[in-house]
Amino acid sequence: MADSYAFREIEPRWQARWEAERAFRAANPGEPGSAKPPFYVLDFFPYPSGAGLHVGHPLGYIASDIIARYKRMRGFNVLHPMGWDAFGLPAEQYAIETGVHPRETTRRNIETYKRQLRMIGLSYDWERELATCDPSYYRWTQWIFLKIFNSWYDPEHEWTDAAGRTVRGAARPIDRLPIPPDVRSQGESAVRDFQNQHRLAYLAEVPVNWCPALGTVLSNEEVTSEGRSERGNHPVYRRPLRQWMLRITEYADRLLSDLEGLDWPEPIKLMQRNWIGRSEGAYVDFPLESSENVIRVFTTRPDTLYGATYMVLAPEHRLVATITTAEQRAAVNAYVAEARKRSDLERTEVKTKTGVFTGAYAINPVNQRRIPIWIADYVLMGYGTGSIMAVPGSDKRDLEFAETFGLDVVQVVEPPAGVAWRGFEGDGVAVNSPPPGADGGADACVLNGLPTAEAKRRITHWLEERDRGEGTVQYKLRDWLFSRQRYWGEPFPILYRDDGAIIGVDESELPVTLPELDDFRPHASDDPNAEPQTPLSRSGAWTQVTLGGRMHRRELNTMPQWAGSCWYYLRFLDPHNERAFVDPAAERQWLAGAGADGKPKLGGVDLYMGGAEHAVLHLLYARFWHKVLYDLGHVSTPEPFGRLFNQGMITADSFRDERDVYVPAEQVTEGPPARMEIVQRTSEGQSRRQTIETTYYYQGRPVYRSADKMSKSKKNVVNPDAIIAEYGADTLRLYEMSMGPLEKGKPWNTHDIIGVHRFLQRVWRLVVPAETEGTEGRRDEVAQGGVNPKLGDRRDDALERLLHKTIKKVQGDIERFAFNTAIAQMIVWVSEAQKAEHVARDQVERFLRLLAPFAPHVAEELWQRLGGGECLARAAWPEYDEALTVDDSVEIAVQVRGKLRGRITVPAAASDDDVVAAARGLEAVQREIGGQALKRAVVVKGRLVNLIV
RNA sequence: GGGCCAGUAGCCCAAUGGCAGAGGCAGGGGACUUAAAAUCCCCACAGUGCGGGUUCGAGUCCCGCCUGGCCCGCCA
Repeated sequence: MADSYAFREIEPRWQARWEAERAFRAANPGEPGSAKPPFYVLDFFPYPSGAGLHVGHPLGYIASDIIARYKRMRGFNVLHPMGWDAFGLPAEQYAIETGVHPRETTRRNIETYKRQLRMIGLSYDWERELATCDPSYYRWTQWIFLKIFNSWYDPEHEWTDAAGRTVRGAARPIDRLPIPPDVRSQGESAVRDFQNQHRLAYLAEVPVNWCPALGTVLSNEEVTSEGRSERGNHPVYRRPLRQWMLRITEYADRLLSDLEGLDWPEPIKLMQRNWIGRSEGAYVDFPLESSENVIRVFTTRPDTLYGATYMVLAPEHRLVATITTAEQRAAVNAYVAEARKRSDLERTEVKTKTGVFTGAYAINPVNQRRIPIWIADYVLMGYGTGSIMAVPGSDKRDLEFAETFGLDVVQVVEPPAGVAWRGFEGDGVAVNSPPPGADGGADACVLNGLPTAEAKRRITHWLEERDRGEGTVQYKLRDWLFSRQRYWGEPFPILYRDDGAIIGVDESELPVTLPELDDFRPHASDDPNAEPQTPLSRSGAWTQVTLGGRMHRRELNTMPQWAGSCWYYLRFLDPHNERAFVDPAAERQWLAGAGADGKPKLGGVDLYMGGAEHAVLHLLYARFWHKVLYDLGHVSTPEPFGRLFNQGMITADSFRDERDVYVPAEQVTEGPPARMEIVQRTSEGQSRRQTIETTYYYQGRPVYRSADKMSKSKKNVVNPDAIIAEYGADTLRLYEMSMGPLEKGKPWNTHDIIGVHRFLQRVWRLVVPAETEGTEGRRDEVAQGGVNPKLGDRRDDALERLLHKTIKKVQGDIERFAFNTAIAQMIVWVSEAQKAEHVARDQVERFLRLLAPFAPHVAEELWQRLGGGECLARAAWPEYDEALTVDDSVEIAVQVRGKLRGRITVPAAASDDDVVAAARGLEAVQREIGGQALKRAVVVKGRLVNLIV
């Protein structure tokens, strides 16, 4: 790269200058610049891991930076902040291994990340930087938790929201919860219990993945399919633990319906809808044969009730113990014990259905038939009522179970012609309901002949009239398990008084700071029943507080990593406020943005850029917190993120040897074709032999290639520092944007970088002629007289027209996030400018303004050399003249019967008749149609003419 | 098993239903050079994964397959 322009000197210099001039400062209410229209561009903030950034990480950051810089040039007051999702497990894990405090590890990692991000020239307002592990930040995380804790959800409350819609249900302060007289009469502690049962943050015994060896609860993702811990491969047990839960399920309907008005990628909305999992159906009560109890089931197909030939309870169902007969008790107990040990994940792995008969029977409420009650782990305690009516005729899972255990299968739905009825799950027509010849009596519910939807309505109504069931809506969404047995997280602002009362820490006492610890290890044990001891339980005096003369114990769990990221976009609006989590005026200025066209004005961040990996949980949790804050009047918009954009993932070639082991990608060489036999493990855990061809070698042995996500473990990571050292940040930015559509996944290819680097080099040459350029250290001399003598006042007309086209194209492409095609167009202009005899200085200046959002350093440098005054970062976006973007004459294609026969050049304004006449004049056309009359002529203005004879 | 997205030149990718090529990499030739690098100029290369359909006209729309990527996971 000997002859490259001096990016190593230019880039850091401009980064320093931008910072010195506070070029990217966003103006809050009352500050200079706040009168401009606001625009909030936000990146998903990163967890600063020890490995630093690889080139896949900044893809979205570069794209959002282009938008931020472009919007500034278009006259917007742009808020573009960056911060750190800094609580989390890896730092704690590292602390356990090395003894280095997570605070220290985190500080170092943030430093590395920040250095790397600055090197890329991202236009963040660093004065708004924040880290979720900072007490000044988590003070307000705790404050928000207290707001949630001190609220209940009133499903009846009707109100009008900021978008003008009538909404039913809202979070309200807990002291507004009506206390029933019979509760009040039982005294203060009964009232307290009643309130605690209704709070949006509540304690509950819930089954969790408990790993005694690690001394902690694990998320489902941290448990392998073998039911062991991902880290360390220790056994994991299901056990109930008392945990903090957040009542997100109350918001299921609003979280679902407000998706409509958001400008988000449709697949992400779909994933959220699926996660919320709304399904309409009915509860049906099945009386037990031999007791007063009923078993309530949820079904989406009440119309198939006549086909229910048995019932299944989840092994954990509370009635299992009471209904099981003596003969079946041993088998049932064994099955329950076995099921308890297996994780949800493991249960789904099993391909054949298992289960045990309880010996008990229930009565089908529509036809009084006696049906057996089984338990099986294909029924999950966590969904619906934890029990089902099994209709093997209309449900594949039930059918499989029925066939395994020889249970009755009857048809109750007639499918469309040509489809087999056994296990048919779609809509059809009800049959055998009641079965022919059955004596249903006068009270029977007759469904025969009804289409499925109508049959559902009829039977639900029938059940409701007789008090044997009711229509209802179920959600897959579960309440949010909010405690973790970890150290490096936010402490709960919660105290337990000696009489058992749960007390929120007074707001004036916040933050509850993390106590210092030397030993971060959880309390490990071999005993699956050992009580968990969290790291905080070892923090001595910290664990107890005396208030008003009474002893209080502190909550010893910490919050999950999601907590800090649930509201950071709000703190960026007013990051140094010590009196409030955000100033209301600042909140309104930045978030009250417009709704998408024709949609309710839900507000929120104008552009939220990030990968699809957080499509469900982070976005759902943040939306939930936002809605609670909204209900309580702390924010002014129903939604936090108005527009979302997911950048695609950058993959990179990775290489594996014959054992399927990854080898370092940068040491792989190409060679002659060779065959190699590999053993691959399939998802089912089987291995498969395969012979493949390859041309890649590692240390002389053949290896094979695949495209993978960049990661240390796949040994295919490319470090941006190295790319910047060799080509500069502007080249890295340009390359990542030119790779392809932002939203698509695409492979990294270091060889291709040289292309955009050459482009920047040509831009440089347009302004700075080679013969006047000094070495890197002699910049000042160059600045004096070193402007390309070709640049003057004379404009080349064609070049001017091309410039207007280019401005239009680049502008339009930025607006639609098509940065790759914008760059291609800029390359075209520079190539033409290079060929042109005369280029006007102002033409280059306008071009540099186009280039500035993409390659800001080189654009600034050349702008300054051309005598530009203020920073280009604050210059205005160039205008284009529509009239100059269209050509006077156009070449159009001539087709005969859809086949290309020639081309003609006509004035752009030519009439259709003239075009047809000109086309008919072509010799090739004459030959084709001779004197035949035209049946039809299709003229597409400026494109083609198609003659049909 | 279900859902979403994508398959265009050796590679990465363009193309409001309208001439398959904007741009880049790699390749070939040439200019410059003592030579090389860098730079510049020129050239070649596919008929759009497969099979149907709609249309004056399909890479683009519809149906069915194949391949790849991502997400979901017995949700009653």
